[in-house]
Amino acid sequence: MRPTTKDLALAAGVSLATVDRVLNDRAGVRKGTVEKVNQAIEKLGFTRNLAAASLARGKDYRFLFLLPRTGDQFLAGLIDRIAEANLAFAAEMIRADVVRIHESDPHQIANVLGSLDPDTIDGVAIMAPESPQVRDAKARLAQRGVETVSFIAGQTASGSDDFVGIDNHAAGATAGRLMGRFSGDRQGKILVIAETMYARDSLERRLGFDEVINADYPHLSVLPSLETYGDADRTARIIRSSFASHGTITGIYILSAEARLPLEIVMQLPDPGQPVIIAHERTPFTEAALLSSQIDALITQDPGHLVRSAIRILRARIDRREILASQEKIRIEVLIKENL
Amino acid sequence: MRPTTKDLALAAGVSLATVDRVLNDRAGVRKGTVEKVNQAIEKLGFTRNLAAASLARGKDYRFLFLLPRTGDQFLAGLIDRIAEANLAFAAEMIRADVVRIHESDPHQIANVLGSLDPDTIDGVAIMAPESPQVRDAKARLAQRGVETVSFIAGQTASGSDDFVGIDNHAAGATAGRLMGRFSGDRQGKILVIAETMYARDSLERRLGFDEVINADYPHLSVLPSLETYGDADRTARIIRSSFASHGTITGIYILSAEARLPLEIVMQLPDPGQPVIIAHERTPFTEAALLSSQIDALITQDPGHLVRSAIRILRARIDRREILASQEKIRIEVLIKENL
DNA sequence: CAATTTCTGAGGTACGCACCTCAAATGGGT
DNA sequence: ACCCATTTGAGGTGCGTACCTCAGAAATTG
Repeated sequence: MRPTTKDLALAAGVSLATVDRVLNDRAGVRKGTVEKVNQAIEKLGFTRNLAAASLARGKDYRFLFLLPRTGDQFLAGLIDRIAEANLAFAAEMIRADVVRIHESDPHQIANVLGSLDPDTIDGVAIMAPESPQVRDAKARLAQRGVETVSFIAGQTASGSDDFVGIDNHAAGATAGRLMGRFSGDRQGKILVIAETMYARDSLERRLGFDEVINADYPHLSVLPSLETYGDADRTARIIRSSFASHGTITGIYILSAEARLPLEIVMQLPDPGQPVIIAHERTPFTEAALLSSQIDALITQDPGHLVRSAIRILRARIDRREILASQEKIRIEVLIKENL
Repeated sequence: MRPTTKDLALAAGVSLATVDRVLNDRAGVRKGTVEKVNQAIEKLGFTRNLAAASLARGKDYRFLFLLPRTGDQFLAGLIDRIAEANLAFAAEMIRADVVRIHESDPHQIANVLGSLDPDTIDGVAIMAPESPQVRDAKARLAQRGVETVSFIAGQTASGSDDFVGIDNHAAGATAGRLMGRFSGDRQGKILVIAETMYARDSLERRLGFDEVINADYPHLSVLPSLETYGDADRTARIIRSSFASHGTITGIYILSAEARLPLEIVMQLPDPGQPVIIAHERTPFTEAALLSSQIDALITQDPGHLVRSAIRILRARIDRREILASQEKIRIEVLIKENL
């Protein structure tokens, strides 16, 4: 049987009240007494029964995911995972809702953050580019006792536990390495397609990609990034004109999370050659494209893991508990046809 | 506020006792009454408060991991992850211990399984090749109310939730695809090194590997598997003689979990050429080798995920709860220098 | 219709902990 | 030795559920 607080009290030769004071860091206990209790904890191997504790505390956790208003299949998948997480975490008194934001309007995002009620919301995961307004709004939230994490986009200092997502520089480098190795000795140009290069994640991916290509694959040259702005017509126009004006295009790297639009257009080109195509994120579309060998590799992060990790981190911070770092590290996954 | 059983009783117009019977599938409730309660559950959106439930039940979970007695860094990592999981799951009344077995002695394994006390052990994760003895022992355990899963090795039917690990055929195919693409147009032979081909996982990896190479890279030929039996001298001998007798070796695929021994020997060869080297599992050694470009790619599975997944599956089965399938699917990860 | 059998209800206790109050003990300083 | 502040003890309540008992109601049987 696991030792209980009662056993602790007995072993330490103090009362339940004192054990309770020590366990919950309450004031009014002499140092020596604290020590006695801690020794008893060591000796008995006491662990708080979290079930009982959270029952007694009667606490529940309400989290919010701020997600972009616009998006395609990757975003849809993310929302599904949040719904799934709601089921999985229901037993732990955790609920997560989604609020859609204009990701390119920092002012509106700050407004949403500012209007959050600390009595209703315990934590927020924010998927938006970093900006001074958002940073300030987060700081104010922190003061009011609402935890926040940057989610997928907008990471700050690397290594900080404030960011849930992959290292985008490394992700770009991974794409670059695969592009280089998959291209063999072919000489040619590489098209890079992004939704926008405004976001820091895009920049970092591009940077990582270029670094590897420039260093190790000098026979490949990377063209300036094409920006789609999520617009179908524009995307079609710029891709077609790129293919028309540049000679052989031997590789295409789509570095945004939503790859469907540019991929569809590339696939409809009359004579694309056989470019190596690398994209990001697993969606029904990219999955099918990989299976049918229309694209060569995907660099992905697991959306379910992202969502659960954000939730676990927020909760741990609220409880002032340590997280299991190895579990929260989001991996950069490489997907090819065979390991889908 | 979340609805409680009391609210349920009120809404359904029955007593707490009846609500309890319905919730826990106990007998003695008329069908119509069950229906009424279920409707109330729907209507109020009632979810069991797992904290209270497990408190009331006073249950704890004791699991056992049966791991091979011999092993190197991969095994050590696994054991570390189990220790880590003990911390992470302590709050949920879960404890996992490790017992070492002779993986090649089915009789001994069956004995260990047979001697388990259902009062002390709730579930077992077994890392051992499948064999009739073990299968029978598992069946007997099931009858005595002890849950079991196959762990990493010894999977049975694919898609069954009895196996925690990757699809080894797909893992081999993944290695094959990378080997093919990384080899470029080079013509040559590929060395396959295994600890033993006795285990089913090795066979399946080899099968998947060969399929891809034979289908898509006819200029590469895969040599018969070398078996090291985990012996240093033997390993050195067979690898050296392979290099001596076969012409150009352009690729090496190490398909066992413990890659250090064969890798060390390959790295000490006087004139190995520039073979593409692919191995399995992330360990301090393979990690360093990847970083220093001595090997080209790793096919891995996350040991922490494996351990936690096994634990979650065992617990879910004991509680007769559904698992979150997407969380328990073990991914075949591809690691290159850039996404380590 | 009476005699069973099967359901149902009311109520209680326990689980391990958090949090509270009030009284009593202790120790340090003088 | 005395006072006062600080520390400690004893005890209670509540959290939401599990599980138990016993009595009473309803349905089923002959």
